[in-house]
Amino acid sequence: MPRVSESHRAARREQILAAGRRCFTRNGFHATSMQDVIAEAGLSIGAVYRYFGSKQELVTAIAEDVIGGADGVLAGLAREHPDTGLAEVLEHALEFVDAESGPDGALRVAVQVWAEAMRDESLAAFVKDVYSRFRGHFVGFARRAVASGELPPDADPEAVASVLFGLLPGYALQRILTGGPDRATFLAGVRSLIGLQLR
Amino acid sequence: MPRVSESHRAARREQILAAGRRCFTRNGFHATSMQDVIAEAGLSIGAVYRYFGSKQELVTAIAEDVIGGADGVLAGLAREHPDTGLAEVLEHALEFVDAESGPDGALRVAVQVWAEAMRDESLAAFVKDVYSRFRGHFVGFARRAVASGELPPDADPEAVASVLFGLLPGYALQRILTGGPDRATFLAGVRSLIGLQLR
DNA sequence: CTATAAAAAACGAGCGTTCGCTTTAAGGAG
DNA sequence: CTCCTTAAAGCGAACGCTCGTTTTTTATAG
Repeated sequence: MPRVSESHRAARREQILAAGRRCFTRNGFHATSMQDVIAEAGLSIGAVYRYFGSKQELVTAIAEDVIGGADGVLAGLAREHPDTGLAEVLEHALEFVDAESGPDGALRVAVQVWAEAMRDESLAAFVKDVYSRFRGHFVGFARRAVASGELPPDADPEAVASVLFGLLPGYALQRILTGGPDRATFLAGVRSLIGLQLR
Repeated sequence: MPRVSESHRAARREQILAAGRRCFTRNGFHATSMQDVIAEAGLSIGAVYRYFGSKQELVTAIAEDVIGGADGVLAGLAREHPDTGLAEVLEHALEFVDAESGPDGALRVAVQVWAEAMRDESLAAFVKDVYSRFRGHFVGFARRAVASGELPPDADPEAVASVLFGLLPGYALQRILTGGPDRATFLAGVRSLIGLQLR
């Protein structure tokens, strides 16, 4: 099919990305062959290579999608609830973690990306960039918490943000690796320790 | 060299394990070939295959070593300081994280293991087992904190433990992926949020 | 001598990728 | 509308290579 519409091309690209993501979720980047992705997409070798010049390109696209997606969610949270307290923000963030913790969730790919970032410098740079911005959202939340009196005036927003940010992978890994505590229990633990007013 | 001493055999095994660990730290499990490990160990194919029947066997041995090692450290902490408060325990644990965060540290392999556990059921079972025990140590610390009044009487030790446990990978990932906050800053954030008396 | 650790050659399978062929939709000429 | 040209989309056999592993050979400690 030549001279195909732009929307057709975009759809094909999405089809390949979705197939790759399913494969990588199931089996990781390295144990998934291009044949696997190609079969999952129901396309031919040539078709896939027209859209992604190499396996690395496909891996990178999916990795950036997954990592960037998480940042997008928190950015959305910051935009939609500009006056929310730390407690509620944390709860929304953990809801997002739960939603992506299933066998098809993005977190399984995220763990693969973390591992891949150990050996791929450019991917590491991307992750560092996105996660720094991600943590930046929490700095904003923490500043407002200091201003509103939710946190003591001498609290360092950067320091608080790094703890709140850290709670997310901490919770996510427990869910994925150990089956972990449910969100309510984890939040109860945070409440006991922190004394934030969680609803 | 036939009929070699037991200590010789143990040393050779360690030599291979150490070489494998360096390779896997540098390049991950899948991007490291047996040839890489063999060259790093300075041995021959036959020698390595005498000690480990397959690559999977070597990977499993190293993965279990790394994951089990972390649990051993916390178990040692629990044993040596049976009356330590939560704050000091957390500080010791973060010190351990820092010590293993470097380019040759165990954490880089730990991330690989997490990723591998996404696709290897038996490794996943092992990690779940060890990390559940790991969290169990924190439950013990939390119980003592409730008893000593460091935590309010209605605090759920299981819930508190899951948060404290979660802080470790949360801090570790920030250090590894973003360069993250230093330990003092992170602890300051914990102090602001939690109000534990950290020295 | 003998048993076996170590070395090394060799193997088949499967990898990512290339490349030339075929198919098909778009667009202009009549 | 119909036909033809054209260029891109799609295809899949084949390639070179590297993988993990097996098998064979060599060397030597006991």
